[in-house]
Amino acid sequence: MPPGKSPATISDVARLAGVSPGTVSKALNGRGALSHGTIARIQQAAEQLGYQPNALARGLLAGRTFTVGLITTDSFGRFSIPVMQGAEDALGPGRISVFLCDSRDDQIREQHYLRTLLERRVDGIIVTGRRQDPREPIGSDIPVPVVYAMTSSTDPADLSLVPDDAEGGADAVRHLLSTGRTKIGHVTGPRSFLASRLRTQGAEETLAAAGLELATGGPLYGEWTEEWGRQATDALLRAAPDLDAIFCGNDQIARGVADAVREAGRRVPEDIALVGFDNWEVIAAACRPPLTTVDMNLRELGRIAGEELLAAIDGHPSAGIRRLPCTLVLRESSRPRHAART
Amino acid sequence: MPPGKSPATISDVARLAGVSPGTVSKALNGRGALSHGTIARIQQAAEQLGYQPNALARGLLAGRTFTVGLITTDSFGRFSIPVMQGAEDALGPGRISVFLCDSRDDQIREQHYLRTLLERRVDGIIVTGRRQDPREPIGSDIPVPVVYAMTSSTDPADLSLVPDDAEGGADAVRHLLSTGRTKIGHVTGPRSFLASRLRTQGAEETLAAAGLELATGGPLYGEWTEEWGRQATDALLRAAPDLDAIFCGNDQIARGVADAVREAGRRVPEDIALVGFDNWEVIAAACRPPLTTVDMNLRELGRIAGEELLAAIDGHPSAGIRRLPCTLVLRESSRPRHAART
DNA sequence: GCCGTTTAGGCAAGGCTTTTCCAAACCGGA
DNA sequence: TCCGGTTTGGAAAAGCCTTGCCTAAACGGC
Repeated sequence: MPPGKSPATISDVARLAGVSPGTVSKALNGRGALSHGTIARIQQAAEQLGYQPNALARGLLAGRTFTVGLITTDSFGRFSIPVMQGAEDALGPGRISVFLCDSRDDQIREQHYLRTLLERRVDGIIVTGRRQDPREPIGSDIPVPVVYAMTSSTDPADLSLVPDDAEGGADAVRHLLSTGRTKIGHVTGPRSFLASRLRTQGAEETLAAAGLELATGGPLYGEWTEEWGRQATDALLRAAPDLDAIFCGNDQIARGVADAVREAGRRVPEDIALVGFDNWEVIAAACRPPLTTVDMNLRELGRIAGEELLAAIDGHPSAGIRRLPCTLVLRESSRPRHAART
Repeated sequence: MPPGKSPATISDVARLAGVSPGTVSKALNGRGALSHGTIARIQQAAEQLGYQPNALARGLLAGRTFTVGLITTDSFGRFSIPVMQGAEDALGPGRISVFLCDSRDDQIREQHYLRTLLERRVDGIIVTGRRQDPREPIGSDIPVPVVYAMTSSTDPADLSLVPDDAEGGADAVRHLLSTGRTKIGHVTGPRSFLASRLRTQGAEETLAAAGLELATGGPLYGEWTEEWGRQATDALLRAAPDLDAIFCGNDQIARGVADAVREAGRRVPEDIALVGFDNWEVIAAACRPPLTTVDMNLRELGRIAGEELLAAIDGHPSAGIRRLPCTLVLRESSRPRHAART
């Protein structure tokens, strides 16, 4: 079909096959009772014309569009992309397409997209972001289900899915303890992030349960950057020369720490073990040595968001904040002392 | 409007305002001649019911949906995201929404998405990818315009937009020459990538024009990784001890090179200047020192793709492969010798 | 050969909006 | 009072698909 010509309609197919439009619909959708020959004739006609049913007309009639909207404040960054892919994993098999909107953290854009999505009669909406700190709901009285993923709504009647950062922090520290480390420092991002505070909390509680505390008595809050990781390392090594492990709030910090530790003449992991957070492949794998880190399983989180949205669309909504488990990914940077190199 | 209730229709508004549906349509769209009072009454009724016109019905009638599809093979990675944002920049003001499809480099998925998009009667399609090597067109006889961005179609009748990698490579080398470097090495990714070959070609031609050639007589092809950058540096320093600059095929390689150069006891940029490619912020800015690199202006590329698509939708299609200029981003790693530190 | 039953396929409504064409009402002027 | 010209709003069709209902034909059995 050359551009310019409008696509074939069901009537075109009907005419070519010598039947009525209704019959074509039945043949192509397997409804009603039609003779074998007629079905074949119709299928062939449809094929010949390259007929594809108009989803607009279909949606108009069915009252649903098999489309969901995904609004992200993260500009499709490192966090929202896996969430999106997970959502697609859940929705794709049900033949549901995802409409993507990048609000770029702008209220106006967000409201504009919300309106656009509702005008297009999406069956549901997923809202995702870069941080899990609670945010205002995108709107009130929205006529379709909404699920928040990797961000959370201040309205407890909404369903929000977030990683269990506290448990992730606890996992990291438990792992370090299990490799025999006890003098553990903690360098992380801004205190203003709920995620930093939760990770720190999980780490401190785990240490406390073992009768220990953070090497410097508390976390070093700073930026999510390598630069901060390097700076913090200098401070940490000065304050606690007998340090034997550092738990970092994200992988970038950890990488900075790794470089600074090495350049200070200490070995990772022999002298100081390192654990990061995020499992950002490009950072964690390129780190020297490769970084043990906590994976937030964002794709799985997105998948569950998709499934929950489907359930809500089918009339089984959930509510509240659900914290999904993180997974520790073991690499070289926290290898137990004296363990054989693989 | 509580979930479950279906959204208000134009008839609901008409009933509430005591007029006919057609009149409501005119009032809300500013068509026809209506009395001031009627318009106000209708607007108030629409407001009260939270009425939003059904885009499906609208599209059905208009033959246009004000929607375009974007198919990416890149899983929304580093390359396709800026392209997407640029496309949105161009399309958003025209009230056009973008349907996003991630084919994950899988033929089956791609065809599935293509069908879905055409069923939904998008007005046009943008195809984007991770590398510019030519690929088969996504389909033949597609009834809507298609633009390829950051990838190219083997069909010369299609419009493909790609960065001008050769010119980017030339820019990098010209810059190094302008800072007085003459013994320039080149470490890059796999030879199988058209992008590597073009960047190399641009670099070599520029050197040749100055009566020079690459330090080792040719490029070192390898992987797009830091690890390869480090390895290649060792080889390069051994083969050409008097090296005074290295042009790298991407930022990851450059970062590996930077680390290896420093650890070999040479200074960047004093002894050896470095230029990367891609301007991948998280790598280039975290590099020590921060990396001078070639930016492919992908967002601009996406914007132009959006504009070209609009033009094609309006009946003014273009064709052929268009190479868009890259921009050199100056940072510390190629500071001229003896220049004052800023 | 006739009647009841099954089968195959047509008809038309419904879903929502826009737009064209018309009709009614109203005004002023003759 | 009647007529032409405006103004204002209504009626209906179009755009495409699905589905319930209905009819006509075919078929089987007696």
